[in-house]
Parts: sequence; C-alpha cells; structure tokens
Amino acid sequence: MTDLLFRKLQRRDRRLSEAEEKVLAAAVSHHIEVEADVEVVRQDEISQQSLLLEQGWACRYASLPDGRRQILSIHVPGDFVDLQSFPLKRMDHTVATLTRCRIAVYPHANLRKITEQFPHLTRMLWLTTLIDAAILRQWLLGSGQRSALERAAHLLCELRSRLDVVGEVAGETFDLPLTQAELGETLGISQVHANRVVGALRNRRLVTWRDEKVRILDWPGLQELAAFDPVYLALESMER
Amino acid sequence: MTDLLFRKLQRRDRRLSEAEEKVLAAAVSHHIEVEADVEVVRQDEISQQSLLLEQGWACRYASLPDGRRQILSIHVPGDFVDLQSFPLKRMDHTVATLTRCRIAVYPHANLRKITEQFPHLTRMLWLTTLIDAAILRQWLLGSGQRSALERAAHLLCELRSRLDVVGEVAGETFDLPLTQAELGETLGISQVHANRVVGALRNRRLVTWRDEKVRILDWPGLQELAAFDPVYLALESMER
DNA sequence: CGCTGCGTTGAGACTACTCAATATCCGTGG
DNA sequence: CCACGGATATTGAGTAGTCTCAACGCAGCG
Repeated sequence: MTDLLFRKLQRRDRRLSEAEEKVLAAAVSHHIEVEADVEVVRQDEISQQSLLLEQGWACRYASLPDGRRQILSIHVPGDFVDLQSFPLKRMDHTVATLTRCRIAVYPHANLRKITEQFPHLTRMLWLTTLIDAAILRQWLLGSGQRSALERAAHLLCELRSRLDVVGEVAGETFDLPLTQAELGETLGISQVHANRVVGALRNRRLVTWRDEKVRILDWPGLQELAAFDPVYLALESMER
Repeated sequence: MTDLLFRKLQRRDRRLSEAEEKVLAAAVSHHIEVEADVEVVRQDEISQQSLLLEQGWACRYASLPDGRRQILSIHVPGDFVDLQSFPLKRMDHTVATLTRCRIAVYPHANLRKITEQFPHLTRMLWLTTLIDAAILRQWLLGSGQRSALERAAHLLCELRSRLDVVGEVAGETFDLPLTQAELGETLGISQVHANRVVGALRNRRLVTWRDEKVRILDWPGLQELAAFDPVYLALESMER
C-alpha cells in the first residue's frame, strides 16, 4: 500500500505517472510491523532509511534535558515519518508509534537513485517534507498566538482534514489514539489543563471525545473557533 | 555573492564541486535591493521564484484573522527565504525584510533545471529547507516547553551560531534588528513581557542589548539557561 | 482483588497579559 | 532653535490563563 502516499501526491499533482508509482513502490526494501509505543527512530541517530506509515498512528517528539517533552507532529497512514532524515542524516527528534503500525522501509540508497533518475518524483518527495514544515508553522503560529482551547480545536480540524484524504473519517467520527497527557505534550499544556480544554470543547457541544474516538458535532463552529484555513495542508491540485 | 550559501553548504558537505557552485550562481536571474519593512512575498500568493538573502535581515510570519501575528523564522545573509515555494508553489506565510536587503532571485524554471541535471545539488537545496524545518521544530519545542526567558536565551544562542557561520559575529557582538514588539511576536509573548524578559537577561549579566546590538557576556551561562544544543542546525560535516 | 493507567475535579500559586502612564530618542516643520 | 509627533522602551497595577499539587473515580488486567 504505497497507494495511500501515491493517492495523496496524485491529488496534488495529477501528472504523477504510473511509472513513478512503480518506482516508488520498488524503492521499498521491506515492511515491518511495530507495536504501540515503540521508538522507531531516535534523536541523534544517523538514519540509513526512511519510514512510511501504512497503517496506524505515530508521532515525533523532542525533549529538553530535564525531561520536558514536546510532540512535534502526529502522523497518520500515508505519511512519511522521517523522510527528512534522507538529506539530513542525523535525527534531531524521536519518532514513536502511538498504535500498532505497519511501516514500509525505504533505504536511503534507493531514494538516492530516485533523485538521480526521476526529478519530478524527487520534487514530489521534497514537497511532502515541505507540507510537514507547513503544518509545523501552523503549530508554531498556534503555540504563540492561539489559546489552548483554540489550539485543541485547530488540531482536531487539521486531523479531520488529513484523515479525510486517506479515507479514515467515517461520518463525522475518527480515531485519535492520544491520551490526555499526550494531548498536553502536543498542545504545550499540562495534562490537567488538557483535560479541562477537552471538557470545554464538549461543553460547547463542538465535539464528543471518548475511548480514543472523536466525533465532530459542529464542524463550522470548530473551524471558527480554531481560525482554521486548510490551504496550508496543500491538499488541492496546483495545476491549470 | 552566492558565496555565503555555497560556503554554508560546503561546510556541511565538502564534496560540493566548483561545477555545482557555477550552476547555482548561473540560476540567479537578477538581484534586487529592497528597503526595510517591505513584504517581499505575501501569504496566499503563488510564487514563480525563490529569494536568497545576500545582505540584510528578513523574517517570515503568519497571521490570524483577528490580526495576532507570529514570526515563524528569522533570516540572515546566506539564507534562502522562500525556497519551499519552489515545490510548494502557494505561500502559507509572508516574508518581509527587517532591514535594507540585497536579494538574489532564482526563477523556479532555473531551479527546476537544477533538479533535472544535478541530483546532488538538488539534495543540498532540499537539505536547506530541512534545516529550516529543524529550526522550526526547535522553536515549537521552545514555545511549548521553554519559559519566555529560556526562549529568548535560545533565540540568541541560535542566532549567534547561525551568524557565526557567515562571519557576522564580531567578538561577542552581533546585530539584531528586532524591536521588542517584534521580539514578542517571535517568542509568542506581549511586547511588555518581551521588555521584561530582555531586562532579566541583562540583570543576570548574560547579555547586553542596546540599539539593535547584542553582546553576549556569558556564553556558557546563556547556553545553559536555553538548554541550547546546536546539533539541529546541521552546521557540521556529515561525511565519513 | 489490588495494581496501574487514565480521566476528572478542586485549590492555591505563578507566569504572562492588558491597560495605562511615563521616558527617550529622533526627525520634521515652524 | 525649539516644539511637536511618532516610534520605541520602561515601569506599575490588576487580571486571566495556565500551572502544580493533590485527591479521587473508574476500568482493565494479572
């Protein structure tokens, strides 16, 4: 199932060819299955391969020497979780699974061959790392300027949009395998405050959230609160 | 002076060839001079070219509908300020000058040719966008987990390191053309609090900061306070 | 049955915010 | 040459958002 990534890329650029799909699929050396809560790539390691999430959830985080931890991104099926390690080599953060995951492994040597023979596909891979960066900028904008409640709302808007692309939203419900402690580390607030923020979203009848399942009750209201504008996710075609 | 960028890249990878230097230099269509406080690329625009800062300072920022603004990065000579617009096309944020700037213009068509003929150089350009993302991750880590004082200290550590590479640190002094209001927008705090934070750095005899000049008085102390580890800046060679 | 992990709630403390006033510097026009 | 306005920096006072500490509830599981 390189399918998911390919579908996502093709949504963005319809000129992606079947040949390119095959090249991408052929660059996978093998697949692995990993349990939940496993660190698959660690900070400071020098990486020889990049990992594509096929099933399951993962996140990246960085830590301060005293243990404070910040989740830097959340990944869903179809995401490359550490493609940046291909040009960058050394990891500046850790990648861990949130659930049991199925992962495709792309040795850097194979990616290098792609860059040498398939410039258009190379630009598309580059693009995926830049969309990651765009998401990061939104998180930074939120972290600096949005209140905790607005950030929580924004996170849900973002995830709903990203999950929708890969067909993981049923009705208005989707999985979100984060504990409230992890939500706190994502939003940059304490676990206790994360709990109150989730409570506030519920009280405003914007969402329900129980047993790792989120249901959006008021999509326009949630977007409004979050000041959410999905353009940055670059989900739509740039052609014409 | 593509020199600065090239020197920076070469510090990272000594295999960069003279041929590549020439190709990079040839991709510049022209140079422009821009006054301070000019928006050179605007949010939502579709960009046809990327800009390399040769002299002067610039920053990127994004805004919320109600006007709250977050500075997302600060750029010094030798930085590509919007290389991500080459694969991404649409800008998700604005780039503005902080001082009078000299800028080299790289039409996307020329960059595209580089990706088609110079895979190694392409990977180096990709790398520069990934270092930007690594810096962004550090800012996000700080925004979520570091106190305002620690963030301010970290920003100074980061800028000292980046400026050092391009030879803009004299003794322990460097320019920092940010008002305290802009510092607030960078750190995600109010202008008033930014002032108090700067005051605290002075009181602890870590730095002096007057007339847009910063002098570091206690480099180890500043790094300690900031929990600064320069690895993420990827300034050092990855060879061998 | 008693851990253990997760979610929930309360109370008091602290960081950073807003509003507001004052200080300083600088350029401009009278 | 001086008065003035505008931009920036500084300081004070009260407030809002978020924190820490602590306790408790509940479910799953060995």
